[in-house]
Amino acid sequence: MSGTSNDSQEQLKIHADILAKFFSGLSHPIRYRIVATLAEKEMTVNEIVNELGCSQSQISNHLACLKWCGYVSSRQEGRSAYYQVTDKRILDILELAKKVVADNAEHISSCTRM
Amino acid sequence: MSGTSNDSQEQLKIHADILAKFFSGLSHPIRYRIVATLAEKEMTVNEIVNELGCSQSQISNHLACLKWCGYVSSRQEGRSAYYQVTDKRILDILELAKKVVADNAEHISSCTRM
DNA sequence: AAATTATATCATGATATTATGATATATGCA
DNA sequence: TGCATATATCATAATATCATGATATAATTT
Repeated sequence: MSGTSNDSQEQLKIHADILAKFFSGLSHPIRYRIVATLAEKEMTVNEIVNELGCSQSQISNHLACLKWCGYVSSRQEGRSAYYQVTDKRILDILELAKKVVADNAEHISSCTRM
Repeated sequence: MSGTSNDSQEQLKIHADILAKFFSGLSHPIRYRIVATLAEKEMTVNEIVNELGCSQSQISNHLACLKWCGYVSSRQEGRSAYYQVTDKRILDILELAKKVVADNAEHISSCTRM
């Protein structure tokens, strides 16, 4: 007996957790801003802190998330950590999302269930 | 005197809330599965309930989120509500994300800070 | 070595999101 | 009209996420 119900749905279910987690990487304003800012050029933690005006702790914590999810990677240079966007396609996702959102921005921001 | 600090960062800050909220639309496994399932064809709430094996309340609630954020739209037919993906570009985002994720799926799922 | 700078980590309280079960609404049918 | 079906909404308890401040680590400078 193979798959009682729906095999493709089974597959989807397995991927869904990971994909949803991936998207939750961009689901926080500060994390989104970090990625969008790093789109331009790589930066140290301190530079990001100054650029975004958030606490060092906040930035480091969110960077940790983003690194886990593969959005950014870092290289150590002296006592500074330089972060950059890992994969150019991530910026494509951001661009696409901006276009889709453009039409119903007001609608989205008024959503209370999320 | 124009913008004391960074104007582009100001702009980014404004958009970030909306974009982050947009992405949080896909940041829940059930919502992700709904969108991915509707990618194939439009469906009624009941059909989604059966397909995903979740409660009607759960599905309706998540559909409400997705509708707010413009991911899906619905049309009423008799006493059924048919839902479909609003914008084809949303599916492009899903496809892109799948590709980016493919490389570091294990990494993502082990992330504990999110 | 001691002090400084840059970053990471962690505990905890505050806040936001989610699941659940109950209930409401609206349509179609007997 | 009364009942069944399909969907939406809501209150609340459970859970997850986040901000904050404190502390740890590690490299550099004095």
